Amino acid sequence: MVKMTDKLIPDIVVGRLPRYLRAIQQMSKEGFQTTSSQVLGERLGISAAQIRKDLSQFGEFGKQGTGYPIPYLIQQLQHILKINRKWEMVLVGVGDLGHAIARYQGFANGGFHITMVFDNDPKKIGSQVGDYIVKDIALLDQNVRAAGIKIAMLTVPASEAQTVADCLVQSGIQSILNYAPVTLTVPPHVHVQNIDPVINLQRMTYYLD
Amino acid sequence: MVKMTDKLIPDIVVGRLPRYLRAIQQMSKEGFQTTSSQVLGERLGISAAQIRKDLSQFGEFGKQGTGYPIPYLIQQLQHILKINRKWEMVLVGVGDLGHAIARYQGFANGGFHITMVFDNDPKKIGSQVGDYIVKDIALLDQNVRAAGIKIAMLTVPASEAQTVADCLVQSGIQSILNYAPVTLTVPPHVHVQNIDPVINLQRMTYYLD
DNA sequence: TAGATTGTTAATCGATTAACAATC
DNA sequence: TAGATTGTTAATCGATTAACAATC
Repeated sequence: MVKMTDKLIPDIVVGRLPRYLRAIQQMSKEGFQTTSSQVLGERLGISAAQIRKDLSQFGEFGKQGTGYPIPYLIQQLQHILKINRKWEMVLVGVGDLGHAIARYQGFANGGFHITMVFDNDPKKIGSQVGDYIVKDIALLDQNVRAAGIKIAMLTVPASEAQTVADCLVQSGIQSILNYAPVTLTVPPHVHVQNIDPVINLQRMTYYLD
Repeated sequence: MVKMTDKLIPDIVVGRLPRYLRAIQQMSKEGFQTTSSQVLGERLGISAAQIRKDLSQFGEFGKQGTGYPIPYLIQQLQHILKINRKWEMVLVGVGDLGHAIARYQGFANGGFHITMVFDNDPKKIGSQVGDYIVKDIALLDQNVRAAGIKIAMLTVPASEAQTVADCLVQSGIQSILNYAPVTLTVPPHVHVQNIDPVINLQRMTYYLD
């Protein structure tokens, strides 16, 4: 049955979809043609019921008795997550981490591509990092706006992160992957995801002794 | 009143504590002596009621009328998270990302320190990365065991991550911060946290158009 | 057909919020 | 004292799980 209305999907469900996609892409690489909520659940440490419930929010992708066809499910998940296209991104901040990200090969098959790289350090502007020539951050607004880029990765020092984020929002950026260890303040239409290893580590030490 | 019993704290509560700590450390740096659940909540985008409830699971840190004394709350949170000591860590995998992490200055005031760095590439073994000489991964087990290290950061290629993780577990590691885009399988006593930018990005594209 | 597995409902479980007495 | 804010309880809200008819 075709879904006619756009139900509101809980954010926590959306957050699991990329993990489902990653797992079935892995299974595809291993040569499997179909999978089941049970098998997927075991691989991901998630209950089979939850996987079925999550997927059923978006459509009926499986068959009773045989499970889910992998190529079809990959295609559907990519469609749902809107990664059945290539998203252009900008990277701001070319320290060690920005350098590593600029050279990371893993974005391409996730649906992403870094288009431009910026920094404010005159010593870095004009230099080559990976396949990119570092641009002056003063040119960020006009470049991002002209290219209609929606996604930014932020790898500047914590002290500059909010200022640069403001500038990104001003330029039309709607999604920020923030590597700086600060809580960014942005308008409601802008989505922020944080990557902060210290937070992850501190969460684990609670369970150590 | 002193807590006599160790209640079981939900993992989701533990996961918020490092963010509370980060926020009040920031306030401390800004010169504040006290804060309230209200102010903290506004900074973090979390309800005041939730912050009070979370903190009250561990003790009574505040005063009616005046809120929470910042230095005391910092101290208490560090104690709860067991980061009132310095945790030694190993880093495995010296690609671009491992390189960036080895040189990252942000671990120290989070309560962490990288003790050793490993790789299996003969061209890298013996070379200097940050303050470290890269060691042969074949020596990982004896080194980690001898030093009693409990925490590892994993920055090897996806194809090798599970094998190296097995090796880490074997060596006595109990917490793994995994940067490889795979779901690791580990025994129940080992905690894993994943950092995977593509997952974060795919979660945000759902909301773009 | 017989066995397997979906999609979905209802029940359970857990987390968040609202409200307020206590009290600084 | 009067105002502010905690710690905690009860109410609400949302997420997960169990169960099973439908059906491949």
